Amino acid sequence: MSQKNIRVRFAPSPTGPLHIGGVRTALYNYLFAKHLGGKFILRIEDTDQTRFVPGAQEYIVDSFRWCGIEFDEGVTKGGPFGPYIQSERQEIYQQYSEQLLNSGHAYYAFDTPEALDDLRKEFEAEKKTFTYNAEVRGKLHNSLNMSKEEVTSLLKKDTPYVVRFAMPEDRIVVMNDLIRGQVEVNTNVLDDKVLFKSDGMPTYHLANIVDDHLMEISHVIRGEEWLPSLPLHVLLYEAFGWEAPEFAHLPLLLKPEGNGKLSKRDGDRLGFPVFPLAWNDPKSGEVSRGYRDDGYFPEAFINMLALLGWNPGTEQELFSMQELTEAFSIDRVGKSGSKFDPAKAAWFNHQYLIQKSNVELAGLFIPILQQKGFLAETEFVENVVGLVKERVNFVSEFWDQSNFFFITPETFDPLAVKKRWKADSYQQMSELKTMLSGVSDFNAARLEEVTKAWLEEKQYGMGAVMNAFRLIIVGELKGPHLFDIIALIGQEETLNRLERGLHELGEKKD
RNA sequence: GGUCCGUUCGUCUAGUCCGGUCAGGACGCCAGGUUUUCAUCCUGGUAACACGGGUUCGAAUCCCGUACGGACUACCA
Repeated sequence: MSQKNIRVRFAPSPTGPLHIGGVRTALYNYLFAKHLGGKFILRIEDTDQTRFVPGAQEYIVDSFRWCGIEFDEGVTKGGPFGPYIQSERQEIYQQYSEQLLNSGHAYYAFDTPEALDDLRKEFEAEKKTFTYNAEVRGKLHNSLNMSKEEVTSLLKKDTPYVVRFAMPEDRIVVMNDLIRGQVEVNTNVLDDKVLFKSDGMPTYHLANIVDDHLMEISHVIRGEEWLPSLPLHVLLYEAFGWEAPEFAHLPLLLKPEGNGKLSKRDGDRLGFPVFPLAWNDPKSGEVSRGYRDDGYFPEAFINMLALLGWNPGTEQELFSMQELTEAFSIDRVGKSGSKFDPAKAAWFNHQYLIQKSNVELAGLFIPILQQKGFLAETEFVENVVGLVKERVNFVSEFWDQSNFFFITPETFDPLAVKKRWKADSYQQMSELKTMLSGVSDFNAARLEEVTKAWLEEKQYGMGAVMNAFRLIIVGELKGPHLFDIIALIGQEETLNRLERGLHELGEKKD
């Protein structure tokens, strides 16, 4: 069985930072291609010059690099089908626009934007919707209603014009979507879309079809917002006499509360990022947070995104990129939109964090410590993260869980004091201090052994002693195994903290 | 308004094509256990087929309708 080459593309507009919905679309394209041994192309669709944002393209490229989504061809890689930036392909679109004009599938329209606006308002006043279609095109200012001479004369005078698609009448367009199945639309509800703008640039529709054809794209996997334009696109392929690629329209990512498309606002309000990387808007100066900057691991981010709308049909939830490419299949993509859940995203990060080596985690934690003014030894930090990594979701939470390894507690949690600093605590801690000062081999196992023996001998309650001890060492009733803590901070610091605790907490009478 | 798409626990979802298990898993939440504390971990629990008809011995699954939600409806993508 001969199969055509699998080639897919992700084609963002450089109008700002990439939304996580866009990252997911790119991810599914990537996984689809890699699963089938195909190629993945990055194309930049910058045909709207008014919306161009400096830095957006670089942002997009950086985001994918961080995520581990790699392109085979495209704007940074080059390739045999370039250029991959649409603004550099202007003459190509011009040429194909003319082809459509010549074949009668398109026509020149000289209506000014103002004239069309007025018409829209008029229609609206009568509670109707203005559509530039077969019904009205005969009465408007376009080449369909003029002689050849009139048209050439207008063109010669540089009259602004657009090229519109002549939408056929009374046709049922039957389309197939890999996710939704067969979809039918009557062309009478469609309009004569602009294909080529008066500024000399094509619209998305023309550029997209031309490029997908020329770049030999086999599958178009894009967001659901494009489903309404699918009939136009199918008709365009037909008008050119080209074989259309296969289409798959992905469901949207929804906001966590209520309904609607996930937006930056939701992220700000609910406290999670909607962009992969932090973004500094060059115009407004506004800064948006990003997953990378919020401490997500790229593996966790990708894993979380992959499972939002797709599932393997098994109970596996943790996937490396490699495992994802092996398991991915477009027909296991769901039809309905997914609400993004920040809590589950954090859980994914936790899963990846606990899998990481102490060496790697220490490498991430040390800069944070340095920022706080602590210059701890690498080995010490490695031991610390090893003890606390089970209890955090993010590297940024390490400090809260481990500050007592680096600083002697200044204060003692009043509630804990009330609960655990009893009448005989002072006496017991004094004796413990004496006992510990005599221990020569200060390691966790040995300390546990001698302390338990001492407890036994003195007939002191384990709970009472250990809690008071923890209160003195940590400042509150939290943290890892206490003997691990004191072994790490060392004998001198342990005795020092006992001394200090005894002094601060004093004897309690009750 | 019109067109198209969608609808299973609070959330992500399995199951739907090829009707027939107490509708399964995960996150969250709750309870219990383990632990010197907290967390981890273990055990258990909570909780859903949008609604109404129809077809059928039997419907989450097939058909029709309704409701609700979403996308689109620019010389933006």
